[in-house]
Amino acid sequence: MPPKKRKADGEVAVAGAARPPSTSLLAALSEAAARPLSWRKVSADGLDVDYCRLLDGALADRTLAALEEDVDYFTGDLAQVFVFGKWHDIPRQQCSFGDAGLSYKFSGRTVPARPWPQSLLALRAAVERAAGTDFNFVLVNRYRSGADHMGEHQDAEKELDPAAPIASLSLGQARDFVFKHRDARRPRPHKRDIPPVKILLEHGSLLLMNHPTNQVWYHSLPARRSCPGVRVNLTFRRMLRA
DNA sequence: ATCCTGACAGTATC
DNA sequence: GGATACTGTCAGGA
Repeated sequence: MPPKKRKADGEVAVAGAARPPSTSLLAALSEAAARPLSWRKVSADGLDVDYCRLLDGALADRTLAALEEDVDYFTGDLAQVFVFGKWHDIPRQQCSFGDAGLSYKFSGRTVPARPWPQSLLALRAAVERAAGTDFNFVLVNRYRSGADHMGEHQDAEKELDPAAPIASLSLGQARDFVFKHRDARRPRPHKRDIPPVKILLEHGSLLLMNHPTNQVWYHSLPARRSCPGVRVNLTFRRMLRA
């Protein structure tokens, strides 16, 4: 389908009858998810992702404000990672929410899923509608500045449903997201020259990572000194029950 | 100045 | 049970 001009997003929302400022965030998110979305597909060998602007600027602002209010991030052990013989503070803030009984493994430890806060339930419903998939878990990453980042990795844990996409909602500072083919990062004899795929993840955007992307490509969020603002990212997943 | 790459251990998993 | 994966930081080069 033809891509929409970005400007239309905000103006369509304003064109109808004036909405009272008391419109709940839940209702506004529900309405946003019911609108037709303009998806941009990005494909490469083994890579299949879809990108769209799910929330217009004003709604993305409100959503980010609600999350900044509602979400507390891990501290202590859960905010550290053991890499190459040393403990480090992870270069970002992190926490997770999910249905009762779910947990996930990160850096060798099992992290419990907290119960969903209200604002996150509304957001989950909107993302589920846009993605056409039900999710039972979300990992929230908060990048405090352009120095915060995440290294190359795959989301291919055994407990993830391989058939379900992972839906990544971005709020706040736009940042580059980089996919790298697994064969492009092998040691030299067998290294293949496959160019990385970069996508700018904008305020209010939704990225779907479809099968088999996460089995074939690594992804990362590199540091960007010229992007100093706060970014909050939510990756909705479907976990298999143990 | 900024970004990208490779080297760096030890534990866990298959 | 030998091979592979996983994580972040730092130094060096483009």
